[in-house]
Amino acid sequence: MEQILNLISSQVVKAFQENGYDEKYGKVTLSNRPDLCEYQCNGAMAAAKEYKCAPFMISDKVAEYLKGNEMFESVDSVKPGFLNLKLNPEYLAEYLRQMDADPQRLGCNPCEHPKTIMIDYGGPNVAKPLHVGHLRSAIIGESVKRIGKFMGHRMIGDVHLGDWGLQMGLIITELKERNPKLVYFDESYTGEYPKEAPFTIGELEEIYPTASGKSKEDEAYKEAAMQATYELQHGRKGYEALLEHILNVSVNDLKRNYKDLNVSFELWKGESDAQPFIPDMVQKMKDDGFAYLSEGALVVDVKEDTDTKEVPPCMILKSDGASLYNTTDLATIVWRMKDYDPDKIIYVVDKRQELYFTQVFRCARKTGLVKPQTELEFLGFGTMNGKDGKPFKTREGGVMRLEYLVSNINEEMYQKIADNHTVEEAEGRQTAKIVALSAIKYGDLSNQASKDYVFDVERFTSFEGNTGPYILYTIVRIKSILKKYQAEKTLPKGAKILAAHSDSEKALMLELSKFNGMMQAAFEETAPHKVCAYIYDLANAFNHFYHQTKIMAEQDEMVQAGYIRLLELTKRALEICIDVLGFEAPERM
RNA sequence: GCACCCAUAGUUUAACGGAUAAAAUACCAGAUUCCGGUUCUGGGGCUGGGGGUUCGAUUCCCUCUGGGUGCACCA
Repeated sequence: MEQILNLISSQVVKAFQENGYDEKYGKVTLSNRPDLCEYQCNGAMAAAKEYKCAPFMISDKVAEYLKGNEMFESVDSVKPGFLNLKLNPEYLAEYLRQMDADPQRLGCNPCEHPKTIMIDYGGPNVAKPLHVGHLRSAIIGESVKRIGKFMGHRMIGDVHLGDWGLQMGLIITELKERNPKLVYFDESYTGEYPKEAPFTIGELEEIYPTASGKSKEDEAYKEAAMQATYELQHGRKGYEALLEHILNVSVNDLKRNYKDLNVSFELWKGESDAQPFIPDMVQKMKDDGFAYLSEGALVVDVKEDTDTKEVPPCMILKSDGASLYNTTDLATIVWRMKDYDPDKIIYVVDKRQELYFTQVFRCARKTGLVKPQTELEFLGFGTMNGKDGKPFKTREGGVMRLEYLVSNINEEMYQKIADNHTVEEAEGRQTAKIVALSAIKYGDLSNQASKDYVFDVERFTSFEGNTGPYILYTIVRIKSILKKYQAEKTLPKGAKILAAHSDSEKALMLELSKFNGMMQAAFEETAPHKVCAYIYDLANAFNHFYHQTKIMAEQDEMVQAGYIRLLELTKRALEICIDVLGFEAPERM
């Protein structure tokens, strides 16, 4: 379905043209003065200069032309030269009926040319628990992915594990220290390695920090870890088997954690998967004359004439010849292009890495790792701060494990629900979990991703105000009304959404009609916060309508049925939106 | 030192270059309380300061102040 804004615009554009004005002045926008009108066009003021006449002369003529157009209830030309428009309620109702006929998409057309878009988010390290720093990437990335999917694109989420480098050597070294008799350390061993990992996730999470601590104090220990890293990277069988165990154990745990967040990835690739592509890539960069030695390191210049800031060269290899983060990220682009040839890759990463990614992107483009038309997008997010405005920490000042954060909020939400009314413990827990997730995600996503934001548990978990729970509450309330209606009667034949009977009903309908435009904007601007803003307005419009309308007491059967259809449509819109945001509504709460 | 980002009610956040800058929350005053958050009304803002572009600026440009961040062998 065409966006309602475009339908309106096309009429106004036509009116401008028919009166001899350029079509560019006919652009219609949403009114920012809802007390005066629903849609507006400010083109007359801009056109005044070109046509050398007072703006209202133009708006008057256009308004006169549009009088009688069945799309509008009223068309007013106001003071300096505003064109104020109100939609015909019947026209609006017909638009909603078309949305209603398409319950999966509500008239939001899938894009005509689907793209393959890879999205790199998550970025956890193996053998280390997720902490709050991983939260934003997971939440934002998942939502961006779902929005893209809804718009019809092929979205491929890649977790991009941190599974390469010294950390692996450290773990291996510590394991050897504790249990040198394991077959993995016997270089003469040629048999099959055990399927069972010689450690649990709990042990792994303890081994890594221990080893990391030791290496900082003990030079010999560090040497050993580096040696182990080297051997691992050069194909020592026992170590490779260990790496596989570490990965398996870790990934299983990560999957469980992400599942609790309603986050999933199509690909569980890691930095290690990129390593095989490094030698050829580096060689080619050298052969093509892009890479050269600078201060001993191999680099590619990426500065451009238009730069206002200094962009240092992109380092490909360290002066000791070893690879680094850049190398891995570039090689990752290599396999992504080879395996998926994406039209676009989006990186959902802490915004502090912006300069770094600028270098990587430019380097990839310059050296031909990607096609000229392949888009590389950096979606940098801000820091999640505590109420004091400083980065979120535990009371002791350490990094908080994500699991703890989530279970704390689950608990808080459970208390809130249990206080409100009596529920079975099991059901209450389940509901609390669902609602708590909405609190966390909505609290995050309602902010612009690039900005820092304050994680305020009190506010986010409130059932009032601009929060996830409030949205869920509204959905649950609609469900409850629908159930009540269905318990009493069935929808009569020919039931359909009717022209609005009241201002609040029309306001709700107008809000619903914005659905497809909103979703498209959210996708194009990779802006989940627009979805949040929309459902908040929609929920408010519904609650306002609900409060002013006695639905169950309505005498006219068809009017009542129209209300029910409107409620169903509202419910669908809200449900689709929270789904793309990455959470869901319970049956009751 | 060089550069980038941010600055909006007490607080947390919105606003394709457009009218009287919008919500939430907190607070104060009043009314209402019949289907699951009671609801409604009213009160409070020189968009950090100063310039400029424009018919018109929170938005674009310059500058100052204040905060954050980044500046090759960490990821």
